[in-house]
Amino acid sequence: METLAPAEQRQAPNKGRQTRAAILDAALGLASHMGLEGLSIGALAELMGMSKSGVFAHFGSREELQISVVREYHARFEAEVFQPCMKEPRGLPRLRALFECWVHRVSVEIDSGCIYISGAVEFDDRPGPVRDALVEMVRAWHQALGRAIAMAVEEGHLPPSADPQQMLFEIHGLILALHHDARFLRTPGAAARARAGFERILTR
Amino acid sequence: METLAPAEQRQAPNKGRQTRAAILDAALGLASHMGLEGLSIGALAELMGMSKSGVFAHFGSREELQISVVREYHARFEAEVFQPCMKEPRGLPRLRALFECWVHRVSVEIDSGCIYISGAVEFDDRPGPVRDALVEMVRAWHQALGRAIAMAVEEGHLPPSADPQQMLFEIHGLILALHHDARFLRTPGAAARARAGFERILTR
DNA sequence: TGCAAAATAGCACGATCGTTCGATTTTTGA
DNA sequence: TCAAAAATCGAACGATCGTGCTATTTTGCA
Repeated sequence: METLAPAEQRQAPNKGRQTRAAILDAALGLASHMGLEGLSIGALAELMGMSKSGVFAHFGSREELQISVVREYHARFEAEVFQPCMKEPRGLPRLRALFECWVHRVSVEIDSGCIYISGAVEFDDRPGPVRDALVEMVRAWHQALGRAIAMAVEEGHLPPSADPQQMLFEIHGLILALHHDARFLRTPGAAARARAGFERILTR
Repeated sequence: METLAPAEQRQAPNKGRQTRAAILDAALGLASHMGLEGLSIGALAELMGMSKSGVFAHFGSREELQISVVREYHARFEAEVFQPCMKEPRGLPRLRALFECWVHRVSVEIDSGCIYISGAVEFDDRPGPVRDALVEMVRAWHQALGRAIAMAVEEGHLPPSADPQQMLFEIHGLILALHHDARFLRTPGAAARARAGFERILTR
């Protein structure tokens, strides 16, 4: 008789979905430390306190698990980096916010390595569905950034002579250098260097 | 009675050294495709046409093999990228040559991925001797580049206001973005973007 | 409350991993 | 040429990997 219950309680065949989500959450943490290739079902099962086959059944194959991790990372990246910045006014403010969120994600949340970056290196000459999924997600993020840059030109915040694709390339380079210096070399002040580079790209 | 014979013939306990060198050569090729973590003694043995234990005996442990690969890569990088550029006159010409060699190495020789870059991602949160060796080699290369930039300032080819460390950070970013776009996304024209970025860094 | 269905466990498999050890072959120096 | 030394092999080890089965337990709905 009751109408639709709140989403937390209305859970038809729910147990499966929520364990799968929990596994995926653990898998994300594991993959960000060990890489997508280092992600093993055995380690994941032990981390979850369940059997290997129990974990396995939720994905059907290791490859499918890896792809699910990539998709989940994409969803979180979109929700935690991209979406919040869309509230900023289009043009330079939004572009600045996107860069700042990105810097924060790469250098401050030092525990969780960026799966886009590690995945790109792991799968750069390893064809297959995992690589395809990664490329698709990274391309989507790059396109979103490219649109933000183009908008800044349209709004007159950047000169019409600006080349959005070139700027995107250079900004991406700053993030990669930040990731390298902060996570690998552990150089202090890498975030400040990335920000300085960003400002220099804007004021050409 | 004969004096010192030529190096090719004067070979005291030589067989060991030259097989070790051959193994290392194969290991470099394998590691540049599979990563340092993907490097396995079994695959290496099959590639060499010898037994696992035969290969193993030359290094004593997998970790020592990985470290040897890192050192060998460093030696080649120094011989093929760094040394040739030292013939260029100090200052801007030498810096340009270094960048150009680096770009060529990363984007044209597409078969052999850069072990510095893939290693940095693989070992950024995996402490141990392999990571230490990698950090040492990368730091040495960065210092060499930093000196080349500083020289360009001293020679008056760059304004005294130039910040060599900041420039190094940004140039490194260009190389990383090039590696990403050329090897992972397979975007055409990535090398041209890196060169354009380099010129923009010089003429600030 | 009971029954079908979904979720999970348990076990085994073949493969590969790094490593050890003793036997065997090859290289080296006197 | 011969014996010592170095290099290589072959087999085996325990561990871990992904995956396929069959029970068993848990869940969801009538």
